[in-house]
Amino acid sequence: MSIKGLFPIDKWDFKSESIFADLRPDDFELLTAHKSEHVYKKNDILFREGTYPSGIFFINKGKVKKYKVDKDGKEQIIYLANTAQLIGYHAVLSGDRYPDSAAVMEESVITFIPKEDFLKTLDQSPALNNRLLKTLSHEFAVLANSLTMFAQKTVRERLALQLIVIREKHKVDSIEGAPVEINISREDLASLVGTARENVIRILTEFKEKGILETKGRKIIVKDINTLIKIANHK
Amino acid sequence: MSIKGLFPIDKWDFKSESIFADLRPDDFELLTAHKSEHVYKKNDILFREGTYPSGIFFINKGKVKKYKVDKDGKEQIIYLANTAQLIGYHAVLSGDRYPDSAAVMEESVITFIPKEDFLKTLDQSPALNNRLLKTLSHEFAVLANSLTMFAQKTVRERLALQLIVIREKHKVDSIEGAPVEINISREDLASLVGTARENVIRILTEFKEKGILETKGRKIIVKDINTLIKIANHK
DNA sequence: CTTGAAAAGTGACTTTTTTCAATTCTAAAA
DNA sequence: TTTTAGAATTGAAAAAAGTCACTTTTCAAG
Repeated sequence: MSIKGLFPIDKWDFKSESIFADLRPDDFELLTAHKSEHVYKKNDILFREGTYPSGIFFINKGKVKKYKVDKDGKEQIIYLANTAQLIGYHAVLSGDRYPDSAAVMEESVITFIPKEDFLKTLDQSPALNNRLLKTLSHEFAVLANSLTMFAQKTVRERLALQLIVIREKHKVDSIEGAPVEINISREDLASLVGTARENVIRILTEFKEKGILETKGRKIIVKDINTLIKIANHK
Repeated sequence: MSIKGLFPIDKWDFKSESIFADLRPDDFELLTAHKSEHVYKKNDILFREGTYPSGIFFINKGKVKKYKVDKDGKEQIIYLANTAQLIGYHAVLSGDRYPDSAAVMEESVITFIPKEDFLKTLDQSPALNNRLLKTLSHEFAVLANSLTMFAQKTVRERLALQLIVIREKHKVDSIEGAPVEINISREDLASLVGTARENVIRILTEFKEKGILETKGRKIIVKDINTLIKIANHK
């Protein structure tokens, strides 16, 4: 296997950030009783919008996009999830179908936990309940923020903002000290920003000319984060 | 008092839709121990983005908008809440500040419940926990949908969609059989759709010319909901 | 009734974004 | 190394949305 620096389920971070932070050992035992681990290739689909969930997914190592597809097949990315994040639990909790799809953006190792185990653990663990309520409320606030951004910011501002956010996320998986290389297709970037691919390219070119960033093949390296922040906040 | 058709807290709907549906009588007792009821005038503010929450609000009768304000003072409405809905609980759950503000859109009767009572009830009621997790997950899906709409639909399509949604919400408070009168300022409508007031007015004029709707003073009456649906889905 | 302030509406113009039709580049397979 | 399909890029033109300055309407207080 070509993947280095795994985040194995047996060593999940029990510190504050994790959604399973307050889980007692026996609850954790119950939760992971029937876990299974898989290596997914780029573009593999974890789940599809409109289907019923069978469980939740934990990203041991990799990148996953959550997205919706409209009638014309145009894709809108809602969220980028990275190493050590949990996805697909909203639908399990709501008891409804998946509201969006999830696909792997690069080779990734992902642990699957059947929904029965997740729900059973939830039943016996008030700590997990509290943590989930907190997480969901927080996620809601973040999404409300995104909504405002989409409604009020120009494409240029949104792109600047997304570059900042993605760069921050990429930091988790990149080598300390080295410049952070943003590795994302122009198509996905456009889908995240909510515009056409051509538009993204034009603005990236402008940023390049201004020395804000450099490209190395398809990769983007931010050179001047401060100007990027200014652009994102302008207006 | 000029308000008719109240939805008093003592008669909260215990049926499936309510967030307090599964609450046992003694939990309900604890929850409402220190409730207080107020009549708010149009434009009164319930809470402001960035402040810490002191409790939750139940709309006995009326209309409330949740919104965010950007650096230029431009307002973005996130959600319209109506009679029998609960608002302001996200911040209480996340333990953080309010992510948005809430203001009353017309004279409204609202019950306030201190956060201590809400959290205490939450502690002793697994039913309320489950219900909230379900509600939050669902709300998340709805918001994700809004986000996609903002990212992919034109202003015209978004306006058509919002008119349909607002009309549906107004049904709750209007007389059975009578045509539903949508009562919202062009400014608020623009803020909801995420565009300039002038744009909204132009599109409304177009819809009027095509016989899709009529206006009665400031009120909007939808005449041809099917065409509106077609416009909202076009593309 | 008046009437004045706030809200709604109009028109001309600018800027932003989309669309379409090429062309060039890149990375992985042969 | 060569090949080649998919991705990235560019240019030009059209469409959508935003802005500004101004007029008209509405509604409620006097």
